[in-house]
Amino acid sequence: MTDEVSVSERTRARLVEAAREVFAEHGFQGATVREICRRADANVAAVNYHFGSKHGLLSEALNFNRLKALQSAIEESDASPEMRLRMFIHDFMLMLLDENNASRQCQMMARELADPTPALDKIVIEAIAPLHEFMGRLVKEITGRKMRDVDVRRSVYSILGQCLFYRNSHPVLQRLTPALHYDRKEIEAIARHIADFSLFALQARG
Amino acid sequence: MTDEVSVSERTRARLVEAAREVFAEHGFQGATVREICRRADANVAAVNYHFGSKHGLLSEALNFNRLKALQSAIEESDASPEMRLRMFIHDFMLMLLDENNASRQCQMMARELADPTPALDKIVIEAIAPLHEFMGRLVKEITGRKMRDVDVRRSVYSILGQCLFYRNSHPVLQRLTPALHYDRKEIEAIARHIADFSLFALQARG
DNA sequence: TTTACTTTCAAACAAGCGTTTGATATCTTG
DNA sequence: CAAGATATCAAACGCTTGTTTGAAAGTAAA
Repeated sequence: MTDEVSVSERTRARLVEAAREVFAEHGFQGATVREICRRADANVAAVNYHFGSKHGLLSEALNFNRLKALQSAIEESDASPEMRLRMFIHDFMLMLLDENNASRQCQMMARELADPTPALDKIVIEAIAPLHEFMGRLVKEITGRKMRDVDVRRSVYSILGQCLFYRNSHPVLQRLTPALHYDRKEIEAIARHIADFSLFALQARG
Repeated sequence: MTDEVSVSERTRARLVEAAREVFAEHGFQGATVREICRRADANVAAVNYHFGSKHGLLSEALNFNRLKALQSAIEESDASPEMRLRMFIHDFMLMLLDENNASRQCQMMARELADPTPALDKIVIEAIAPLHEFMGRLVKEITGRKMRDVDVRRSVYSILGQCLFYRNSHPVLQRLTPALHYDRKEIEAIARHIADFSLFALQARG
């Protein structure tokens, strides 16, 4: 008995990792248990043995640590609110678009948003609601004036909408501009554009 | 023989209409032929008899007339470019969000964007590419200065991203603010916000 | 090694999918 | 009306899906 993990635990881990890949690529409905098991080099029955069901695996694969970490790192920063918004958009876009990213949670989440499964409630409560509140505080700090709640909310939607567009509409953008490729430089240019666009809009309102 | 349509043509029409509903609600993959036929009060075999396949029905159900009409109506207007952008966003949001809307084409398109089917190429060429070009011209008119193509494109993405967010993330927004309901007044308020936000951003850049 | 328990595996299951079939009903037309 | 073309129907087909099964293999402690 060493400090190494058992072979069973390694199977579990491979399944979760493969699940994140496949769910991120095809969404929950489009992903198949067989494909996940194939990538994890496991038997078809493994998912039901270890996680009870496909939904159980989804639930396990969802993990918001990176998103929470991003959020609290920025919240503890003493940069100006404008700079903090820039940092958030930058890091958020990297999580959303970078294909070599080890953490596909954001990509999975983005797919979930359109096609709700029972897991969506968990996502909203644990990750999305706190995220919106965090961004709402940022927006209020930036405009620096009294805003109606509904206007704060819609401004947050405007920022998030711009970010998510590049992921949700990726198949379309690929066809519109075939040369498009989300390497780090491109992602950072996109993030800069969204931050500029949003800050102009927020500050001009004063 | 009267000027009335034959019973067969009426079946076809009912199938197309039901297909638009179901495709808009569940996307192509999530929609089932049986559900479409049930709503159209037709036999399961009807889809394959009249359209060859589920894909054939999707192709038939796609229709960009309303989107094109909106576009050319605005293009022929002599209002200021700012006003034309407001008009476009207003009409576009009504098409996207109004649940009693007879034309679900935009809603179907919005769903297609994330989960491409072979029909996506047709959508992009016939509807989306012209739409982006139209909006690109509008953006250039509004800023009134020389812009790099990539900046024009990203500004268009910023505007469309805000619009599509309300549709793509509707299940999430519903959970975040349960009172949310897209009646005409709410849609117009949203359109006004997006137009304000975008115009501030475009004009401040000068 | 033996015993008890856990994990893997090939195979099968039931349900749902898009599609096909061949008979039946309904139109259209001479 | 009668004949031929067209449209509808219940039923089934072949396939894929998530899940279950019972035997085989692996693991751990006495």
